[in-house]
Amino acid sequence: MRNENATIYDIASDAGVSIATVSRVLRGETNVSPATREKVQAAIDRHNYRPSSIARGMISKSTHSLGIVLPKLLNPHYAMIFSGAHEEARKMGYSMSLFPWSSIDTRAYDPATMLVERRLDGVIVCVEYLSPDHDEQVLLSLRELKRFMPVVLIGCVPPWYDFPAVSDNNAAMMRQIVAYLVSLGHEKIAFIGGVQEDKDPLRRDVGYMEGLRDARLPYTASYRVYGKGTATAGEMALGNMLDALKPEYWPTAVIALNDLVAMGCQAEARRRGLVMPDQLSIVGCDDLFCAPYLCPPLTSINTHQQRTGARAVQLLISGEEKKETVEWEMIERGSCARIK
Amino acid sequence: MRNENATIYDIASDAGVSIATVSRVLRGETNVSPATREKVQAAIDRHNYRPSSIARGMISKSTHSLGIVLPKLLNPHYAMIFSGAHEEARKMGYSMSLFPWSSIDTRAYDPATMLVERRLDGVIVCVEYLSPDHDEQVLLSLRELKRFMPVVLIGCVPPWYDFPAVSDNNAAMMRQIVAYLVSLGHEKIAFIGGVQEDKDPLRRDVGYMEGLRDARLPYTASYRVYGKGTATAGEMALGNMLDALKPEYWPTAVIALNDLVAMGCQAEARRRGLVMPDQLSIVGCDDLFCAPYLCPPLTSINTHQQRTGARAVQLLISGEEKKETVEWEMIERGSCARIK
DNA sequence: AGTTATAATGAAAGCGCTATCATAAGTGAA
DNA sequence: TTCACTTATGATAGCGCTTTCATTATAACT
Repeated sequence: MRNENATIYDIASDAGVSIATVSRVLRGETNVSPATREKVQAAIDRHNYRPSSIARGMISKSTHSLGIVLPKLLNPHYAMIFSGAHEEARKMGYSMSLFPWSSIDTRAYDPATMLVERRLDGVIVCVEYLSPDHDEQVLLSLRELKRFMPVVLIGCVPPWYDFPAVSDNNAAMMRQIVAYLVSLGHEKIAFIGGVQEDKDPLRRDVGYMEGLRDARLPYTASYRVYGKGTATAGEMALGNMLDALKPEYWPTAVIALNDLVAMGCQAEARRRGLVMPDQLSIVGCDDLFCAPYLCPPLTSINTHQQRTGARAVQLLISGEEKKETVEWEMIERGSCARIK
Repeated sequence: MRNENATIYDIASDAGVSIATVSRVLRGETNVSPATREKVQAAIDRHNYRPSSIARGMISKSTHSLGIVLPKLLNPHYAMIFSGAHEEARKMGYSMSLFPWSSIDTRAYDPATMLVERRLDGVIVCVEYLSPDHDEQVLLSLRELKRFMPVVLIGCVPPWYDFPAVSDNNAAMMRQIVAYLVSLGHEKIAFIGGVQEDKDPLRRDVGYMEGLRDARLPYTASYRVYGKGTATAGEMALGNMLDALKPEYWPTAVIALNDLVAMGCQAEARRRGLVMPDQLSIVGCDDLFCAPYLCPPLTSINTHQQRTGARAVQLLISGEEKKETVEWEMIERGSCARIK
């Protein structure tokens, strides 16, 4: 029933030529007589023959397949990156396999073993900061991985990571958002970030601080809180912030680390009966597909994540060892109101 | 700089043994003397050696990698399936690559070539009905693909598809929703489906019709409309339906094909100033992560898509040739109101 | 006709492993 | 001491391709 895959020998003997000739036809070499070519092609068609990329890979030392490592496919942010990367890879003739984050950061079984054993031609790693320990571990694993195959990073990559990378210009994005909110008359602007990290100057909270400075607004410690970057974390973070402040000090605008956090903030604000956007403006980041369907529709930053993924694949394949940032675009939707 | 991958010969000569012995150590065979084993292991560690799964695959005829074909990773529905499938595959020691839908339904370049050339151990295909022509084409391609490797389908698989498959029990789900809405007093219940298809008795619109019959409600043709299954399509579908009806005939409840469509319906209803859920109840399906954050929070059906993906992998690996349906669960969230 | 360049093909090595078979060394019973 | 039997190891043949090199057959020159 199943087609026991034909081999080049089957084709050769069927066509009455040597395997070398079949190979020439397969690879489109020109020095084959038309008559022979035709015979061989006929045999190929008859058997539905497809050369094994496995066997080819043994010789060429290239599997024409890439890997992508990311924390969580269910987060649409990563799905978008994957989607863009995958499409670009396909265009370049590569396939792409997904690997769980644990293939990098676990010492339980030698990290990266899965990736290395499969002899991928390269791997894209979406990094995520979780803790100083974790960060150190990840950097070690990445360095080790890099000894085996090209690695390109995506995400918030600190300057001291010696890897080619494609990142968002986080600081600039945040500064733009702060400026935008200031232009609407906001002065009490809060920031709900992800895991706190203090050394990396490229992170979003740094941009938030810079934005405040640009606008000569005072920095209020209780306006800057951290969470895990999820919707639930956003709810809790905003809840705790408001609980800790007298209502007259409540921020009039919240900048959320990403749209998930923003969604959580909306939920929490609604629970407290705050009218949005009048009593609370919220800005997200990532521009998830659901942003236009939230209440109010969420103003967000389109970070062109598919383009990010695609660009990472280009760097990976070309071997360029550089760090790049991608353009972004603020999408106004109405979750921010002018302060009267 | 880069580690030119060590081979089994490097290890053998470094450890002063034959490659056969190294291979025995690698595969954990017992008939190796402890002293030798130790020597070999030391050499392996010294070189950071990882056996090539490519070379292994040449012999074992198994790549230990699976494929998944789906229309659109950006649709969280498919991301959830992929996520579940991927995790299960990893547990079983397989890697998983994503392939675009075009690898199945294009005749431009021989379909499935990418899949076959890579000698995958099996592939999961998420099918989507688009048109009769497309459907026929897909079935042909799938049959051809099956000659080369095990195939398991996910999605709305018609009875005449002779493939192992994991599907939702669409009809039963829809009947449950209709019954639920009826129990809230609704009588004018609309259904916004995906692409219309008339032969397959397992589709959601059939369940909707059955649900009406269960409740002895009349079927109103203008309450059943079709679209493309996206949020935008949902907006348009509901808009057209309401435009075509006098307000006194407007449905009091809408069953959406999925949460995306439901999101679109909410947007359209809001645009028309309909108060939800009082003037319009909406039920979705798929229970996307954003469902709880919509306004009102969307009542939906959790179709356990990760479990679906995982189960498909199990069927693929075990080779069981059966069709299965997965359990589901209605999640009430408040987008449906009782009719006074 | 004789020599040389050119085109078309085949034979065979090798990619990095596994698996089979052969060989060598060690053990205990007759 | 010899024989059968186990245990540890090596030599080697593939797996399905690509690639190099050698070998023809054919055309193009003196």
